[in-house]
Amino acid sequence: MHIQKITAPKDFDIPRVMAAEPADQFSAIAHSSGVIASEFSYRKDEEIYGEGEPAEYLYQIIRGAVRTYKLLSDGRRQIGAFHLPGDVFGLDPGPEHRLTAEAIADTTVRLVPRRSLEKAAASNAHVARNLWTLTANDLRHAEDHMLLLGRKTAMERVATFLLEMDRRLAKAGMMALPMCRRDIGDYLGLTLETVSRALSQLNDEGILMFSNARHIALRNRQRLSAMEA
Amino acid sequence: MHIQKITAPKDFDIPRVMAAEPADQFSAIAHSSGVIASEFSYRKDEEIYGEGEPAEYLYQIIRGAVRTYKLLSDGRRQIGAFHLPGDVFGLDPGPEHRLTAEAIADTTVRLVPRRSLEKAAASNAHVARNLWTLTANDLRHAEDHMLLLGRKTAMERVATFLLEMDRRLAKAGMMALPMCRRDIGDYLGLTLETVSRALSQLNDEGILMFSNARHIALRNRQRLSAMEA
DNA sequence: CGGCATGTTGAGTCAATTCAACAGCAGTGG
DNA sequence: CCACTGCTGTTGAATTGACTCAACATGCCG
Repeated sequence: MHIQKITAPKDFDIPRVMAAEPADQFSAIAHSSGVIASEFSYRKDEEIYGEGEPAEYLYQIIRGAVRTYKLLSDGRRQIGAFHLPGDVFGLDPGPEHRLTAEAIADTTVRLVPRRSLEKAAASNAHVARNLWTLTANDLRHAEDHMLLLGRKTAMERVATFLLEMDRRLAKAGMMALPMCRRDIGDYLGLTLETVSRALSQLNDEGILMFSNARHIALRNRQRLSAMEA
Repeated sequence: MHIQKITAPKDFDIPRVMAAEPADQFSAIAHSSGVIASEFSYRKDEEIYGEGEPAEYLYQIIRGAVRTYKLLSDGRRQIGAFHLPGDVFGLDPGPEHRLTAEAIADTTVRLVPRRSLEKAAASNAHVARNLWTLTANDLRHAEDHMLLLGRKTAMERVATFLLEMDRRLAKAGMMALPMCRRDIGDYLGLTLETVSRALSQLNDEGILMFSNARHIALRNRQRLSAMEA
């Protein structure tokens, strides 16, 4: 972990971060609590925190991307979510992190001590409400993802993934995926080969276009939506 | 839906409900908010609320059992959770329910208007904290379940299910499952036949014993734990 | 430019599904 | 009390979607 700089509470604009809902909530929380927010950077594949470790901070991504996952004893991995610039992660109410977080690419985060947030929430209902809403957003995503993992076909999963990523990180009709095929597979409950085959098929059908393996433009969102079931 | 009786706030002991953590939280919430809690009953397979409907109440099961699920357009179903006596469900922060809730058996619930809880949470940090904790518990379960759905084998899923139900509803070493094989399959992302085959195999191996199809006693929890991976 | 990560494609396998038949049991009515 | 009936659960046989194993292609980084 590499310290880059420490920002005082008043220095709290959000550079390079989209003003999406989660970002607004994070700002609201941090402002209200008047806590000190720091910035840290992590290298590609570096662990940010591990499952079972004390949950000491709340993180917001400034630059880069993060995967959070659980492992089985034999190494099988389920990625629960990808976190992109503006997203908040690491909010595990309870003393310990329930998933491991790793940087997918070189990543910079802003972080706030949990303890200060808890304290602020005890006296400020808006802070409390925002913390609750962040957890509720994670829950909504998990509920949708359970449906995907339990009941969708491989092609439906990949279609859902593409539409999710298109919504969250497309710029000028093109998305730059930060994660490899194995990560996508471990997110969708598939193997990397199955993901690759599905993407190739969508390419063959003209539903998407590769610039290269990680740069994809959707050419027919409507047909893709019809495929997500 | 059949109204049975209305209880005043002071009449608020918890009959036939285990004093588990969620029950305590519900009591704490209801007490603090001083709201009116009502009781309702639903018949087997009756819908309690539908996905997309306004989320007007928070429910606690007094007697019976409930499944909450999402459907795909062609009828494929993913059950997100089973709710048993003492459990709280229906807490979807945001205006709408995100899953459908149905009674698995004849069921009686206590319910509290959401609006009163929201109001109470705005001025009482303990209420706010309890609502957050309830959502966080749902999230923890969903995270564990994503790992199951994405990465476990059929036998591992069934083993995990049995240990979960044993923990939550075993009395005198025996559990009385309220749900049918199809429900179990839709919870575990399997077909009902696969669930049945796995249970038969565990029976053959002496790891469990059937009294009848829905009354099961675990005979070797340790071996079962080893199987859940 | 070379070397290693990453990604694609093919062939064969297998775990779980689908389709089908039957068994068990609970509730109903004669 | 017992036969009837429908629903739930079990088991078998065949199929299949996704996986595994393998070879090769691509392209990024030093």
